[in-house]
Amino acid sequence: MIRINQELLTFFSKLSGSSAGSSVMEKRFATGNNIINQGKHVTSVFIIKNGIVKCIVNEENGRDFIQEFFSQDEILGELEIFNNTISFCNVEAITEVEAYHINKKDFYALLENHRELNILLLRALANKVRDTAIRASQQQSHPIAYNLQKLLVFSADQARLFSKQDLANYLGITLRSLNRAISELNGVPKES
Amino acid sequence: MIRINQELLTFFSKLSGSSAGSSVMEKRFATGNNIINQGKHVTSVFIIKNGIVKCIVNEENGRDFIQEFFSQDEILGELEIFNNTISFCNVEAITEVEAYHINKKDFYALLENHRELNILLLRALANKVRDTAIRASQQQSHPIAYNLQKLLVFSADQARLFSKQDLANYLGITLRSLNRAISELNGVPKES
DNA sequence: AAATCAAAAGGACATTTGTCCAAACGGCAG
DNA sequence: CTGCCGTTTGGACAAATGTCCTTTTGATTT
Repeated sequence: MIRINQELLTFFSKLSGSSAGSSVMEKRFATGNNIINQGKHVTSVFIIKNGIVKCIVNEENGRDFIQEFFSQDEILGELEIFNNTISFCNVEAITEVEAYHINKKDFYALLENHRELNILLLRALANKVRDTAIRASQQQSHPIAYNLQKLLVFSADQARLFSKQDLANYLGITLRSLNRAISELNGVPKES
Repeated sequence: MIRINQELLTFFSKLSGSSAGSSVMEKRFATGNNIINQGKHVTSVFIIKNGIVKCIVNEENGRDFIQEFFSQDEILGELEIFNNTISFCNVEAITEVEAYHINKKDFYALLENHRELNILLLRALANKVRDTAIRASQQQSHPIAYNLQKLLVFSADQARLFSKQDLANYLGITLRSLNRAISELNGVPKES
């Protein structure tokens, strides 16, 4: 459920240590703070060094939907930079987060000067599309119990970091439904 | 609902006409034929010149979920090429389709030799992520009636091309539920 | 025109999920 | 220790959606 794949992080940390790395800056975010705000412009991309964030879409009807939990090596803000759009979600630090960030202009310069970065990003984006699409399909096509089990398997270790409300928002259901599904999973498997 | 954005198509059609274009081939698909098969390897990318396709995920429980309808200028197969994975969906021609296709090796060569192609693809992918994510969020967070209205607005002109089953599969609901939602939209707005 | 077939529409009932609350629990400030 | 507040849990009922079928419609063939 949380992708891990060191290649982007490796690229930027090497760069950061080199003479060409002046454009790569670092920043910390405390638990609960927003890294990106829905509806606002995004002026730089972020690469998470460590920590966990959640990407939350706030719908007009008041519901929050969690797109993904992101962690180490994940890139943020690139969608908005590439298409020059405002952000469609909030990105909030669940734990303390350390991240590299590079402003738009410098980021484009890096793309010009580092061939390999283009491929790394193409791969990262292709992966995001795939994961997002697969999840959408599964969540739409299966009952809550099924989706919940999948989620619990993948988030077993981080589970304590997520509130029940977060899990419900990730599954696109209400807290009540989540609780019902959990108790059916454990206790009474729904009397036939 | 169907992205249109000429830049990729323009790039490949120019290339196709030039001396460097030997790697760009063309192919036609009749209505109902598959361009890409779920679970199979993908050996080339496709760029649609014209026609409409649907991208369908077949879930293990027998349900079909339509990820997107693709049309002119859309690229297919790039996710699988970049991450070397099998396809997670079927891509089927809804109308007759004409497409360029480029095999994996040649595609990577084009990326090497045409700087601007990298950016075009990064933009295209960023767009796909964004659209996919936004749709997932909306469909999960709103009732059928709301999603149906949005869909009807965007597909007003192509509507006749889509069967009711297609629309239901796009919305991730059953045909019965779609019919109910449609008749409530028109006729009786659900007695209070 | 009659027969045939697939797509579309909808009735009746079951199941799932949401809404609205109230009760229990757990950490923490005073 | 006590009170407070946010999180978690779950009851009771309402609304939405799915399942299973039958009927209707419309195009096509014979």
